[in-house]
Amino acid sequence: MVTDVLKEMMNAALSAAAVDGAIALEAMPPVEFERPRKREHGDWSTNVALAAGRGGDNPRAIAQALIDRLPPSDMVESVEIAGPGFLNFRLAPKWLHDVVFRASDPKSGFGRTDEGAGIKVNVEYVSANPTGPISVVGGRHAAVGDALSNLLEATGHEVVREYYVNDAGRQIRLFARSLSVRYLEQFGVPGEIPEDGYQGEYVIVLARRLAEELGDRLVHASEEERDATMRRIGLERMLAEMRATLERFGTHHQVWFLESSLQESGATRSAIEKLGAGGWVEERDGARWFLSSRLGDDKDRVLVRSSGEPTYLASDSAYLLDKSRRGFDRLIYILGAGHHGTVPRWLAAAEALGIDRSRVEMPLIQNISLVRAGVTVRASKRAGNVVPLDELVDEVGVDAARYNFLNRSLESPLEFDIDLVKQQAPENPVYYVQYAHARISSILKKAEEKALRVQDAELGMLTHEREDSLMRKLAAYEETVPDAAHRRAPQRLTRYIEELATDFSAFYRDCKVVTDDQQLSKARLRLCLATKSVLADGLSILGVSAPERM
RNA sequence: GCGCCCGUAGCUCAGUGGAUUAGAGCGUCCGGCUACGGACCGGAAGGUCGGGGGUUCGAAUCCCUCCGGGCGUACCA
Repeated sequence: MVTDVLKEMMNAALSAAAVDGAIALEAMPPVEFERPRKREHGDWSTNVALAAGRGGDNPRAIAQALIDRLPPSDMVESVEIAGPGFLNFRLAPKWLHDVVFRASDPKSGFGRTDEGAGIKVNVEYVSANPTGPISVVGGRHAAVGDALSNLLEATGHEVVREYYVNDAGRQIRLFARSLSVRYLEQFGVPGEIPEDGYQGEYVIVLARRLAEELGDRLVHASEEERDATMRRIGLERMLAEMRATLERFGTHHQVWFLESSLQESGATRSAIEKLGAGGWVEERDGARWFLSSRLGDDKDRVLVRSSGEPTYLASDSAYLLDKSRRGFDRLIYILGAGHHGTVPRWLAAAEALGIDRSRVEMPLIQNISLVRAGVTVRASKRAGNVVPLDELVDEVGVDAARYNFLNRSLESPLEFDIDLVKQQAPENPVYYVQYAHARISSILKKAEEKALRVQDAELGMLTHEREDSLMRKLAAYEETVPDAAHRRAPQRLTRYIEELATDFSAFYRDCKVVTDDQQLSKARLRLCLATKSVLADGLSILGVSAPERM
């Protein structure tokens, strides 16, 4: 990346200036390059001189001293001092030509870095209770988790996508109970859904199917046996359904981890013991408490209820240990905003178990409100009025749904206007971007018919203002991907892709690609090819398709 | 009460590890098509960055405080 080259040059200048006493430095100021908003301010700008001038020296004088000591480079055309002491760099055309060549060559690794090489990351996301269909909220989680995983892979990390299934606690029991009641109803046996049970229509649908498949043989079974069967089959069916929903949505979890497996293997018990051995557990009122308040939590938390049943926290502790044993350097849990209260206890558990808490990361995704015909639809799983992800996908399609989930920062509540997202029109950014891609495909096809070859393109031909803007935007891809990965901010990539499509459209409008001028046509084709590759690559990181025609 | 998130253009939102004149999409208004896909392009109007204080040469960005909205505050997660 160019900024690496520029930083190196700047550091060399700083050292030189420090050595010959031109500037007094207590410590080397950090060199950061950023893109100026205004083109007149050059291609790249740094404020090192201002940072170095904190001691009171004149930043502009420092800036000049640094310029005088910059090593020569064929990348840099000129450097200017601006305003209070900014250094504005103008780069040589070679820089952009290099970008276009690399961007249009799939083997160049354009937009990829290896900063994550050797780092193993576990990304756990969605992990909704297996007691109902994946909801639209789950969809946002799926889109974000998948895009973040892709971003981490693009920056060289080894990623495992994981789904944790809470199949051992109270919720699954309530679900089984609710299913039993609905099953019995099929045979005219009245019953009542337990308080906090599952009222959703889908429970009735499933019960009806089970009634057909199993007949009435469970009607006369003991309640215990009936519930156990409902639990087993219900879980199996729900998991299959959830998996199908997620696959259809284009996300794939490599690992489906069952909470029950931790209890069966004794991992939960040994995690509790390990916490106890560390002196983090205390018996109180017949329950066993984890002393999380000593590790930054507001209060202590129950690990084992007085009934003897472990809480989720006990399983979660065992799960932390399990992940750690599997060799992950980083554990990312993508959680819903409603779980923020649990974060301190998880981090406390990690620390008590000897897992450095800085290795555990818990981004919180805010809620969604669905708007249809101007009316907000609120969701609640137990009341049964969730909007299933499948329903949303039926209505707006996978691409539009994903794109809109990835359009905003995670920590921002998202208003999802179904009518708006459904529009297959250029006003809808996802189609605007896809259209740009399809249009390039069409141009390339046309060029192929004319037997134009891009290999020997002379990029010096690209001097039009639109071409220049487009090349600069392509160059920005190399910073955008790692930046989005670092910040866990897929929306940065979404924005970028949109800007790229915009710059391409302007270029397309003003610069005819396939003309009688062979040299110019080849150069422009190469630029088209580069743009197409980057659009397709960015979209694939987001999990959105890049159609050849629409 | 306490904790977390949000408050930026009419609407939906970027930008928030300070830095040169605050952005996008939609909507509104004006202009441009015998087009390699017009599902487009160009331009305009529109903002005391929730209010107030502070730190700084410089704050949408950092600190304090207040207001408004959401969520959480269980031997549920």
